[in-house]
Amino acid sequence: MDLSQVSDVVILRLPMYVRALSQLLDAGSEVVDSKTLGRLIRIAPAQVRKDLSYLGKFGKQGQGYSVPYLRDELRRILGLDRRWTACLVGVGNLGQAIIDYPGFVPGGFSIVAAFDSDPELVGKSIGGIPVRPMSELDGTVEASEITIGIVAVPASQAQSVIDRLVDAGVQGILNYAPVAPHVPERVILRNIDPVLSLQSMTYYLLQGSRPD
Amino acid sequence: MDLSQVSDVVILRLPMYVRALSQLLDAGSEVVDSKTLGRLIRIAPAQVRKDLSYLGKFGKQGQGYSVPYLRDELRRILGLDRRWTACLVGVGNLGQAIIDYPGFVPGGFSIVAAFDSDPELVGKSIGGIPVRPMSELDGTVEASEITIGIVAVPASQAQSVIDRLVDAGVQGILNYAPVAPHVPERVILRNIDPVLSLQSMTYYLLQGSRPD
DNA sequence: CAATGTGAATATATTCACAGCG
DNA sequence: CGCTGTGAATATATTCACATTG
Repeated sequence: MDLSQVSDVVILRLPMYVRALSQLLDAGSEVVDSKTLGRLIRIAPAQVRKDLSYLGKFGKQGQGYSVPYLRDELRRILGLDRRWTACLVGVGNLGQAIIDYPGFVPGGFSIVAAFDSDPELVGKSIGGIPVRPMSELDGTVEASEITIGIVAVPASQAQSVIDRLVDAGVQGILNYAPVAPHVPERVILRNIDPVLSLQSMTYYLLQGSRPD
Repeated sequence: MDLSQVSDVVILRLPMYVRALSQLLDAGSEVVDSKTLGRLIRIAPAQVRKDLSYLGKFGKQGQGYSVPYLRDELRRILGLDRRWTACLVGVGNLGQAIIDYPGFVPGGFSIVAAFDSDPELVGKSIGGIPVRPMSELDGTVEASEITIGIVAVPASQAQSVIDRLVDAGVQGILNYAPVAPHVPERVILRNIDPVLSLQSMTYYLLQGSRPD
């Protein structure tokens, strides 16, 4: 099975399958069919089967998919059977909420270092993680083998912080700043931008009241 | 120009254009061409022109687009020339960071009420907004004409909170909980899910080290 | 003559529909 | 039988390429 050709939209959906399968597992289900799995994440059954077919043959005709088996396979394919280490840059309100967010650890991610340029914050400890000065970024990324940089700084600083993380060697960036940053081809970028989400939502909210 | 047929992907991109145009305006640019605008948000020039062509004819051949004019038109189309009121449910770490996040207000959104089920939090004031008990949700949404509900509660409570917001009359939900909630057709849902973003990122991070 | 606006061409994505297997 | 796995059909999205126009 040639994974390198699987398209991006499919890969983006895989974590949703993993999450749904984990739920099913917790609920004690042994098998699941594409209809049920699809309903959990609001994806058509044919789409579920097609997505999975790009990765292998995981099901049994007439029965469905083994919940624990399919979950493990998808987790392995996504690399979620390892632990990934990340650092956080920007320990303001948002950054503190990110450190304290309980969802990353079960998801497979550990934030092992935090950096901020504010001397008031440096030296403090947030959620058990010491806040280091920006000057220690490069050394720490290398020493702790950090592969992911999480960026929670103001828009104006985001690009330079991202450049710095990339230079230090991270392979992925999770960017919370409201900018469209540039990264080299080899670096994977994900943006978290609730304002953009809301600003497209309003278009549809208007429909209800827009004079046609 | 029939806006009701414009596809979702196009609408999702419009706020990015608005943001880029606002930057250009701040920088003093009067006109912009599709190449420059596209470069700012990493979209191909032909895509920029095609997207805009679904909404009208905003440019001048040989010149480009008037920055202030195009920005205003897009803002109007998205409904960003009005102010939208939202309420927040769940005033934990994440909720507090959301209230304090300075990006919503310039984006066109005001959080005018906050709710939590924790009696310790109720009555306190976070970022100038009093935290109310859940029992006041329905009445406040109606009285303050709140159209958007922002959900920052644990996964286990998300669906019931969302049901409650929908029943109270909100038309849009911005969901930060790691679940795929069900909402009626008429309600617009946007999910903010950084863990899913990271979990698809790892697939690509693995590529560098995956034995082919 | 430089850049838009847009049909036509291409590429991606989703859905259908059914053969084939457990 | 009931479901998967999958080609074929359809629907969406992007890109090309150029006629058009200020």
